[in-house]
Amino acid sequence: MSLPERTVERLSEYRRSLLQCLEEGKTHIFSHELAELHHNTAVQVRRDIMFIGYTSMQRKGYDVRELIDVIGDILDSEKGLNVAVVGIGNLGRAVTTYFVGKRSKLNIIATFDVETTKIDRVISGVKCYPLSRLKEVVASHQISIAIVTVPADSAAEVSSQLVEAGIKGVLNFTTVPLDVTKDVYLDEYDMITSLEKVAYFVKTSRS
Amino acid sequence: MSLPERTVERLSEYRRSLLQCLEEGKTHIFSHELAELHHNTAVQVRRDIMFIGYTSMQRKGYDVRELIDVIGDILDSEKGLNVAVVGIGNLGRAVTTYFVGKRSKLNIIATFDVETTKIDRVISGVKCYPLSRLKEVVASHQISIAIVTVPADSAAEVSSQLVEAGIKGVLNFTTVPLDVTKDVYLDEYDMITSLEKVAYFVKTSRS
DNA sequence: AAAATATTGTTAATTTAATCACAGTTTCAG
DNA sequence: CTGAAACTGTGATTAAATTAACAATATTTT
Ligand SMILES: NC(=O)c1ccc[n+]([C@@H]2O[C@H](COP(=O)([O-])OP(=O)(O)OC[C@H]3O[C@@H](n4cnc5c(N)ncnc54)[C@H](O)[C@@H]3O)[C@@H](O)[C@H]2O)c1
Ligand SMILES: NC(=O)c1ccc[n+]([C@@H]2O[C@H](COP(=O)([O-])OP(=O)(O)OC[C@H]3O[C@@H](n4cnc5c(N)ncnc54)[C@H](O)[C@@H]3O)[C@@H](O)[C@H]2O)c1
Repeated sequence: MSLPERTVERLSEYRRSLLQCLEEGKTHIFSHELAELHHNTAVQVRRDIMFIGYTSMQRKGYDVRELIDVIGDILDSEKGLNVAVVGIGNLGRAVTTYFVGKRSKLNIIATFDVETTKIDRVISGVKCYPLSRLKEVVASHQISIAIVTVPADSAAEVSSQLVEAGIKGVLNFTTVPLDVTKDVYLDEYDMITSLEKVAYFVKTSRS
Repeated sequence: MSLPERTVERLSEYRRSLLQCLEEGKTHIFSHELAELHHNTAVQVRRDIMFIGYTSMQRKGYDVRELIDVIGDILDSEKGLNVAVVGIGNLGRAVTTYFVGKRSKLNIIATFDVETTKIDRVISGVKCYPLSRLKEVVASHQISIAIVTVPADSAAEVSSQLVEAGIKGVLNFTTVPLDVTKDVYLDEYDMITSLEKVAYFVKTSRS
């Protein structure tokens, strides 16, 4: 019933490029053009689009606006989903600032921290609550997704509180793998790993 | 000659857990323990370790310290590699602060920006240079890796300047896919995509 | 010291993802 | 109107990654 993870990722990426095209006044795009933008192949693009059941006007390429809408039908929730950022340090602030106001079905509507100096502060219009109020605020604001940017040694504890509070999706930027119940979708991004990977391939290409 | 990307990633992640184990005084670890920490299987762990040609003392698990060293031999460059952060806005500052001082073979030794107010500022001991001096500084400091955190609309331009300057690895945090020559290793991380993916799977698990 | 147990290393099987190859359209040039 | 060119959509194929299965080995138990 649900699409392969990699396809979901690529669709999200395609959409961003398509929105860019729209701004530039481009109304149609060929599979090989999208492919080139995204470092993959025309077949891959067509296959991804096939997955979502969209078919283009033959020979003219894909209608940019239509494709954006179709991807939206797949990826977005009709009413949008509410998101919280947990841990308002350097990264948490950057993320919050960045996401707020992005046209999107994902609304950051609360942040959480434990440090008293941060509580009640407003970042880009979003208020910071004490972590102790997590469950209550998640429920009252119908928050379903959490972005975790707390220090590594608080991560496990925070993670279980999130599950407890009824969060359904977690994006973890901490460098420790979290543990959630399996009704919660977890995506982990580890920046150190990315950088070490780049370093590895730089190293091996040298020799 | 070089390992699969996913294996490299996992090795980097294993190492982090292993360092943690060491701190906790744990000297040996079983494949299934590592697997559990990293949401994968014991076979997967053993296979990854097989790739790097390490074999444990049978029946006792892997020697934590040895395994850390062996992973280091694979991932790290003997002398370390120098890294620059390009674009010292919210994200660039967070990343710089975070990485500096991490014991590691990856040293952030310069940052770059175009805004005059940021130039010559020092963040966590790292100086900010004007982008116009990129080529010169990259050469003089032997910088081989760049982390890109400039605004989306400058990304393409900056990317070609990086290639021109002789950078060999790029970690792109921008939401536009970059284009580099194929002697340059490129890793792109798109935070919006991650979040949209989480949202998609939250949505589909609902229905 | 034999049997039972726990764990690794690896071959083989399976699953998943990507690519090839090509028929089917539409457009265009002559 | 005909044939060549340019794309798409997809069945078939190949490649890559993961998982299953199990022999080999060390340890513990009896
Ligand atoms: N800064 C980066 O660029 C970067 C890069 C990679 C990974 N990370 C990871 O992101 C996390 C945060 O990094 P940072 O640089 O923003 O750190 P930071 O110290 O600046 O921020 C951490 C914030 O979390 C708050 N906090 C602590 N315990 C908490 C709890 N139990 N509940 C809620 N909030 C709590 C702190 O008060 C602080 O505001 C770390 O785990 C780090 O490993 C950061
Ligand atoms: N902040 C986040 O959490 C976040 C999340 C996802 C993606 N990103 C991406 O990261 C990038 C930066 O985000 P940010 O929030 O830090 O933005 P920002 O505006 O705070 O910072 C951008 C910095 O880049 C500098 N800059 C502009 N043009 C430059 C150039 N040509 N060369 C060098 N420096 C230049 C600016 O002076 C500024 O200091 C954006 O592309 C954004 O899409 C950020």
